[in-house]
Amino acid sequence: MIKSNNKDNDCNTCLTDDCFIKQYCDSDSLTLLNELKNISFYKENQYIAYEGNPVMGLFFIQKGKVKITSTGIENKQHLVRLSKPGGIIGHRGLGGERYPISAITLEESTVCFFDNDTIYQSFMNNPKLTFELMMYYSKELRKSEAKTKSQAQMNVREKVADALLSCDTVFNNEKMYPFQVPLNRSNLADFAGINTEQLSRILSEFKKENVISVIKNTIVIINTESLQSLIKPFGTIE
Amino acid sequence: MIKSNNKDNDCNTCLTDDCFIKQYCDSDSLTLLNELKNISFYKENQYIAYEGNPVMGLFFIQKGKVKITSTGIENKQHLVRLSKPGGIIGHRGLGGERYPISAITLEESTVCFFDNDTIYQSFMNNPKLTFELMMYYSKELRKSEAKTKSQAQMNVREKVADALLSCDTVFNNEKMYPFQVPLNRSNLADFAGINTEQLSRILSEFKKENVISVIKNTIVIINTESLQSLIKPFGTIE
DNA sequence: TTAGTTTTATGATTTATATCATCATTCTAT
DNA sequence: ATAGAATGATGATATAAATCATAAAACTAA
Repeated sequence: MIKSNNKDNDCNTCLTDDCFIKQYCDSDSLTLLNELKNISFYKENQYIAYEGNPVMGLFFIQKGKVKITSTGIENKQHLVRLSKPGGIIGHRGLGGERYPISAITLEESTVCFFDNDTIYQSFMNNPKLTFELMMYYSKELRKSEAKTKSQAQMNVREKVADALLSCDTVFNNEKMYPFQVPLNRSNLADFAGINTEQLSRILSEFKKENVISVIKNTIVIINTESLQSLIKPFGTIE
Repeated sequence: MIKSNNKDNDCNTCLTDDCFIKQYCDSDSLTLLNELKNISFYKENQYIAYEGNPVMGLFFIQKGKVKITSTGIENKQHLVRLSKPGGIIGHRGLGGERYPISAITLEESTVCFFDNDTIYQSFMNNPKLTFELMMYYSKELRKSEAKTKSQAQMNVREKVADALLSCDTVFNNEKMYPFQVPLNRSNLADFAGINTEQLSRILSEFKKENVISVIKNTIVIINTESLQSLIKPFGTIE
């Protein structure tokens, strides 16, 4: 990992429009934050944050794809969620405890970091930022609770379809198909909450049913409708 | 349900010290909010909010015990979480169109309500309130993600122990034992994410092992250590 | 108190999923 | 291009949990 305070990576010229800092800070705050931010560049499969390490601040993804994982019973890995440019990592933050999760890049990525004090000052000076971040968490919370429900009530087939759809929702911004899923079998199994053998079997079924295709080892989503149709509908809205 | 704008229920004399409004609003805001709030009184088993209904604002529990549920596949009920005085309901709906959950009282309860506009104004005028509520969300998110992991990795025995411990954490403020669990078998099964038959079996085991006792049909937690010891530890911290 | 209703408990059986074992494919480095 | 390593696929078996069926206990209202 190469650290940098590269001034060319200026918030004002940054193309990541979904960034909360850029969107919701006034220009004074933005200028200051621009000075105080720390940019890191990662290759595929590198750690942005380590589970169990002390919380130092907040990470904002500028570029790339990231998985957030957590260690479970008997060190089994659980893939908590996926994130992309505009996404925020380290959300427990600010209380100064320890990261409950690890964040690992799925491809080459760029990440901006702000330490606890800096980000706290920004919150106090930019109520809109705090409010929007609260909304972001609120949305993440709804998604997380929907996932808990899925885990409790879906069968493996539905879990796989659901995991693939989540991948598509997070990463396929342009909604272009066919879409290549940027997770290997192990990651996808951890995400779906099942084991790799079971995942393989289900994927083979999906292949036969022309719901997905596989080139080399990469899973390709053909369209979301057929995946959606594999999931029994919930009682009301999500 | 009896609605009221009873001025005797004044925020300034309210005994619910955990309330976010009371804790984090300046006195001007508090005076205004006190005017604009709407207090409702509920008996056991009444709805505070209905899943699928339009989001009107935020509920703050002043008194009582509440369960938050969500409807799943084939209308199976999922008990999302439990709440108590100081707890907030409907915050998951913030930013969304409709409540993704229902909130139902477990006993006689009192709940304060603020509509969307009122609460939004408070956020803009009280950065500390917004910040603390953001932290509340972030904590809820972490808990939710931990629960997803549990669902994915625990066996039924562990799920039951975990659900009982959660009950204790939320409701047994005084940490006094023996402690009566305010959920019936059906609620507890929905909370643990298993079915009632399985729950009965596990509870019978726990009874034999003197981890819990049962008087009439009420589950009684004798101590938390023995329950805790039934759960295989996770890799690192929660 | 008693009859009827609801809630809880438990045995028998089925089913879905995890685990174990093995083989095939794809990737990687020389 | 090839060997070895890593990743993915699939069959056989074991196991945990859900479902079905029935009984017991507790609550409710006349």
